[in-house]
Amino acid sequence: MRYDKPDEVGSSRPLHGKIFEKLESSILSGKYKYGDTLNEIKLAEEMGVSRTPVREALRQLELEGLVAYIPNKGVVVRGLSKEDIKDIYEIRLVIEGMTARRAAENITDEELAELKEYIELEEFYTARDDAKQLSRLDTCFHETIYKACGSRLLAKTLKAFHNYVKSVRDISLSSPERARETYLEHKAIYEAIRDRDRELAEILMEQHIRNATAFMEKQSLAADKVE
Amino acid sequence: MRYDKPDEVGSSRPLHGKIFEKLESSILSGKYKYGDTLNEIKLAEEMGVSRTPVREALRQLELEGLVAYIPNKGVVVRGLSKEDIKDIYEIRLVIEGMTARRAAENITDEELAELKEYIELEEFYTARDDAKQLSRLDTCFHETIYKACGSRLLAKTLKAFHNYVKSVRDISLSSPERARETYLEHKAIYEAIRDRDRELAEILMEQHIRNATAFMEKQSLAADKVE
DNA sequence: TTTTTTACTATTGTATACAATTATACAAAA
DNA sequence: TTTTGTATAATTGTATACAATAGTAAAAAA
Repeated sequence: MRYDKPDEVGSSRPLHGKIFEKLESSILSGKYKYGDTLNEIKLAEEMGVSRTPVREALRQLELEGLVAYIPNKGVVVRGLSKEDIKDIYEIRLVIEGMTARRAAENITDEELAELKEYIELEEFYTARDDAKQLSRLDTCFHETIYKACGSRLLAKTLKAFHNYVKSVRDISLSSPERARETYLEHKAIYEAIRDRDRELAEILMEQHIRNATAFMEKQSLAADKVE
Repeated sequence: MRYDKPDEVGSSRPLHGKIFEKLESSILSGKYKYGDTLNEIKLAEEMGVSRTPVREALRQLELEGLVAYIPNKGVVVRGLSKEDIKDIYEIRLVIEGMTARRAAENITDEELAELKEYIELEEFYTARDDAKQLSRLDTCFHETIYKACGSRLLAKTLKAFHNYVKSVRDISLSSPERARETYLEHKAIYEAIRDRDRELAEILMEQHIRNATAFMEKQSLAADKVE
């Protein structure tokens, strides 16, 4: 299946890519917190590689703003604050609708078929309350629309943002209530895009982001109360 | 000293940063075009350094999407297409107004004083038709607003986009007509932010981007005719 | 005791050596 | 002539050695 990346055994893909993904997800998941210092040598030893690919990965994380190099001193984790997360939803609200509109214009039949499959699988896993699968499908669904919008930069930007909020998304989708809503919203967006209804696709996507934001903030407030 | 380049005494800033900026501007300015291949060894020799810092810079450019590594083969330039540039203006139109509105809420007195100085200098250099200074001030003006908006991610995203369109901006600002309009638009935006008028700041900024886009496309069409 | 100096350690910054892989050229066979 | 195989060269991928710098602690001077 397409969304199920086969991990390519024996792939000669450079190490730094894997290291980058690992470190990035460790930061985004909160394993490495704001202010933590990372040690190139330690990281290299832990992963059984040399400093070189670790540094390449760290330099990319530096460009992303997730870590900061302090010359001759060390690497410090910056990560994303709660304000950053809120900002991401605010930005997504404004540009993700645009992306859906453009996708409705430019999407190919293949991409449309992809979307359809994701929707069907979402229905299946929603019935099963399989939050992990739903998280993956959510990523697939949105990224397909990003691609279909025909703008490389929009796709790149939104893919990064979408990835940044993965943690809170996972929490949301672990709620059967929100998972079901998400499925219905995705389905409506898909149908609008399928019918080439640009206006509707845009409006529905904006509403989708708005709903996701509202649910996220509700949960965030609840979590704050627990603390 | 070990390295050929004595360069600015006291600047212990890592080399890869300078290399990154140099390569990035070479790509954005069109010196390196789409499809060109870059050779790590050649670049290192040209700059009088080893491959290591060159690779770190290239890995960051890779993350930015300006170059692509083909494993064991080479580095190929991707750069930005005309469509990319248009997309950037389309995205900026939607999020830069948001930034101005937020800046009107959050700006500090210091940042406000900065903006004021930029405006005054813009007036000065507009009268002198000094396009180079005006380009610099345009960057300062917008980046100060990005900072003042209080969102790290918004600032980072827009700073990158603003940098990406530097070439076409420079062309626009070399037109005395557009330079004068730009000054007036900037001034109005500054005053709205100074007066903490969020709505007006947002509207004026959106209009500013709209005008810049229109001028850019007019020039682009004219350039196409010449070809 | 307090301050200053010095030596040492730890960490990043850079260069270089070597490994792995790809592309190319050339020769040999069909 | 075309195809196939092999050797060679070129380039990236990774590891390691060494340089430079910042931080720390200890020692010396006040």
